[in-house]
Amino acid sequence: MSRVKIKSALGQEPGKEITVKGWVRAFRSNRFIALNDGSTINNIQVVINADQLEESVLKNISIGAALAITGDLVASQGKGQYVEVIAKSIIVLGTADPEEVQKTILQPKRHSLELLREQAHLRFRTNLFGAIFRIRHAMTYAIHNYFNEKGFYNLHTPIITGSDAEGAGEMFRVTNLPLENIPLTEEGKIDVEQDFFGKETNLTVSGQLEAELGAMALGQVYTFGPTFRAENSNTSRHLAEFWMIEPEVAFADLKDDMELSEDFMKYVIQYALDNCKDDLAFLLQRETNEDKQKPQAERNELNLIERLEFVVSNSFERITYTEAIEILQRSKPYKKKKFKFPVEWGVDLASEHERFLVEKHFKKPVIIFDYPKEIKAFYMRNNDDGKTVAAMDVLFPGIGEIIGGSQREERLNVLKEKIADFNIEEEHVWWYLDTRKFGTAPHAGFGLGFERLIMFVTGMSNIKDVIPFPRTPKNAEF
RNA sequence: GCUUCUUUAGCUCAGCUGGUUAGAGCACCUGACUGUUAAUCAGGGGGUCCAAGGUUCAAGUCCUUGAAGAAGCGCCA
Repeated sequence: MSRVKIKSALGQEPGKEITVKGWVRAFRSNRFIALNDGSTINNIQVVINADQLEESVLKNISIGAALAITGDLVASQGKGQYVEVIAKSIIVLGTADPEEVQKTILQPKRHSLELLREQAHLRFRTNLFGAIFRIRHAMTYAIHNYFNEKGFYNLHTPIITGSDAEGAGEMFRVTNLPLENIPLTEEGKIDVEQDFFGKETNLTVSGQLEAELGAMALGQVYTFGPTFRAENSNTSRHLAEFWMIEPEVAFADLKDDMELSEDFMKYVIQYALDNCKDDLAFLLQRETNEDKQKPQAERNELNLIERLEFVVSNSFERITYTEAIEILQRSKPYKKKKFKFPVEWGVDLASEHERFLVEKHFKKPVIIFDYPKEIKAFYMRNNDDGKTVAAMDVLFPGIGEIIGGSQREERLNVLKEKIADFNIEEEHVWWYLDTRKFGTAPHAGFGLGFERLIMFVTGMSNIKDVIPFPRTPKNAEF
C-alpha cells in the first residue's frame, strides 16, 4: 500500500485503510504514538494494541524512530484530534536508542535556540524549525511566482566572480594555488597568472552588475542566489553566506524601484498569510508564550500575524534622507542627547536612528531615498542637486535595513567620473561601461536579503535560525 | 573588530564573604499503566565545575590569559 502524507491523511474522512510513514514524536501509555512526517506541523495519532505486538517491535517504538504504519483511519475517541489511525501493522524502519536520543535535541523538552544551532542537523525534527523551513520554502516559491507573473526572467549570475568593483564588502578569495607554496612574482606579489582563472577571483558579494547587463537586453530580470561577505560581523542580522534577491529593471527610475519593492514585499508576505497558516499559527503561539515571560516594555505591540497584516494593508512611508535628518533633529531622543551617534546632513544613519524612525516615529515600514552621494556606491545615479544620489533603503520594524536599491547611473560620462572618484580602474569594468555605450537607458533595481525577509515573516530574531546551516565567523559546521 | 554578559549532570539552571561527600527540575534507565496528548506514579544511575597558568593550608567560587556562545555596536542585505 502506498504511503499517504500525514497532511493529507489528517484532512480525510474516516473509514479507510491507509499507510503512513514518519518519525515518532511522542509515545504515551504504551498505546499512543504521535507521528510526524514533515508534510505538516501537525502529528497524526496512531493507536496501538501492545498485547498484539511482538516484543521486539514494541521495544523499538521510541522517540525519534522511523515507522511505517498501516491501519484504519477512524474518528478519534480522544479530544486532541479529529481522526487517528488504529494500527494493524507496524514496521520499524529505523530505531533510535533512547540513551543516545537523550543526548540530542530530540529529547522531548524545550531547548534553547543556541543548543538547537549546535545540532542544526537534527533541528529540522522540531516543530519550530519544521515550521521555519516550510515557510522558507513557501517564500522561495512566492518570490519566483511574483517575478514570473510580472514578466521578469530569472538570471543566474556567477558565484565565482572576477569583478571586484562592487565594493559591497570584504570578499572570500577563490584560488587553487598551493597555499603552502604560493607562487610569487619578481616583485614578491602573488602570481595570479598561475592561478586557475589566470586572475584574482572571489565569491560574489552581489549579482547586481551582471544583472544590469541582463536587464539591458531582457528588460526585467532578477537573481536569487547565494551571496558571500567575509566581514567579521558578529550580529544577529548578518551571515557570511546568505541568499539575495536582486531585481533589475530597464526603463525604470527610483520611483518605479520603490513601487516595485513595496508591491513585491506585500505580495510575498500575503502569500505566507494565505499559504502557511498552520506554521504561522504555531509561531504566533510560540511568540505569545515568549512574550508572557518578558516585562511589559519588551513585548511586541502587535503580534506576528498582526505585523504581517499591517505591512500588507498599509503603505510604506517614503521620506528623503534630508527629511529623515530633520525629523531626527526635532526628535525627543536627539534633544535629550540620547543618540550615541551624530545626526547631521552627510553622515550615514546609525541603527539607533533607523529604529527610531521605523519603530517609534512612523511605526511602519519606511523607505528613505536620495542619500548623500559620498556615503553610497559608485553606480548610483547622481541627482540634479549635485549632492545626492537616487538611492533608497527599505527599513522594517525589528529588522532594520531589509532592502537596498537605486536607480543606476546610465550616463557614460557621469559614470566615468564616478568611477574615477571611487578609484576604480576602468579596465576592470569595461564590460559594465559598454552597456552605457550601446543604447544606454535609465534602469533601477534593488537587493533584498532573503533571510531578513524570513526573519520578519517568522518573527525569529536571530538570522542563524532562518537558514538551515548558517555560515558565520568561526562557524562552518555541517 | 569593539563593549557587556555567560560557560557547573543529556538539557535549563542554583551553588552566599573561598572550607568536609557539588544540588534541583526536566530528560534517561527499571517497574506499574488500554484513551493519552508537556501523560501520570514509584525507584535508580549520571559530574574533566570551558582550558591553561597563578594566589592560598584550602578554589566550582578570587586573579591573569585564552577559547566558545549570546546581546548590543560598527560594516551591510
